Amino acid sequence: MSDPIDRMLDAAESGKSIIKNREILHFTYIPNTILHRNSEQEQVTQSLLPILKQSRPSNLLVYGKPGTGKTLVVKKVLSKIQERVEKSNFPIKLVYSNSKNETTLYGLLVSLGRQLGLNEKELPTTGLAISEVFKRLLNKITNEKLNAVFVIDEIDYLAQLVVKTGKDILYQLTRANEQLDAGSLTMVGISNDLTFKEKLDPRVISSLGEEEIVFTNYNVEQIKKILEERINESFIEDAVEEPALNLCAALAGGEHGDARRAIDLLRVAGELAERQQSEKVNIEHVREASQKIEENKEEASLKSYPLHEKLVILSIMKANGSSTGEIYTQYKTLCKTVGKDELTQRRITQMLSEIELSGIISGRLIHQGIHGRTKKYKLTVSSEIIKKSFKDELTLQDII
DNA sequence: CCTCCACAGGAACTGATGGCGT
DNA sequence: ACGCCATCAGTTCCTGTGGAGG
Repeated sequence: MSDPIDRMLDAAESGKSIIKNREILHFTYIPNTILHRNSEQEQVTQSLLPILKQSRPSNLLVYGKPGTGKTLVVKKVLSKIQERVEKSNFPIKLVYSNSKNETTLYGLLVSLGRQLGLNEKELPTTGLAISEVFKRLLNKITNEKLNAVFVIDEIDYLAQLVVKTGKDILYQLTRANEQLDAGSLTMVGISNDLTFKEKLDPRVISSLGEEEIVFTNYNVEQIKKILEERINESFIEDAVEEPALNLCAALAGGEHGDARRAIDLLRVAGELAERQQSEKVNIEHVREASQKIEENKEEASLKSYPLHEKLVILSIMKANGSSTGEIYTQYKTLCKTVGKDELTQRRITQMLSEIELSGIISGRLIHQGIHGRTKKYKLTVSSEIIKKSFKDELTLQDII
């Protein structure tokens, strides 16, 4: 009966919210106790222990699927170590970097350098040879007698970059200690890919894999525990219905045991419930949240594509379930109507496989005998979402 | 049983960009 | 002012291939 706007304003004013602490509902929040990960915490601590004694600790390799708490554990252990060390006034420098955020080898090294305290002048973002950047990093460590710990997340990604450029930075990093007159350098590699080691240079494995820790996947039961604990701290009492909790755990845990997804799901469901003035988070909210997360992801990645990729996606949409050749001709006509130069077929094939990787389209190789070999692509998202995501693009407006 | 289609997808290269050291 | 270095989007050239149709 009351106006919905009024109701929302009232609620906001009264300040009542079923979520009392949002921060806890982000996966990056580090809880006091990391459930089910005690032995892993001990192992990590064990291998990094020598830092405290000012001797060089072992390099460390941490494996585990996404959402198994690898990064959380490593970060927690390191921050504890740092706490201790700060009191003793012994220079230790923690450096965390995610290879996926840095698209290039150069970028990664620069990001490491920045955290070591090198500024723009000492370490420019471009223009230098990689070996030069590397030298400056080592100099910094030597000059200030730092005990640096490089945490490199998604190191498998970095390994790919290294292969591509032919620079064996990983090897140099793991062996950097031999070149250092003062200070030390410890590497902690974190990888999602359990088979990643096989792709590495054996010399790197021998020095990086001095210690190895594998994080197993969570099962649904464990995820439920994790969620319960976070709910206790972040929601007001009894705000999350039991079935909703179960569904969260099941949706995220069923396949990969991904706690990160579970927590995201819970947060979004909570926000939805809150927005709807509901006093409890129920099963519907979770379903809705799951769908919303999915759609947001799709829309965001659609929007982020450059023009030609968008044209390709539209071509697929216009000729759904078609072969590369058909997509390409469609693409060419689209290019003509918007007045852009068309790219080569080779480039389009490449774009198609890149787009396929993101999951927006799916492709299937088909052998048609005398009619050759082709790959048929079709959309995995609805064309509405595509239209919606592309509608602000001026050049595309008339073809949609 | 062989042929030959219609592409897949690797490799090497180009040209532009941007910024370094000397 | 000059050469150098890394990176990116794109091009050129290439070799490879499962099976329908002869």
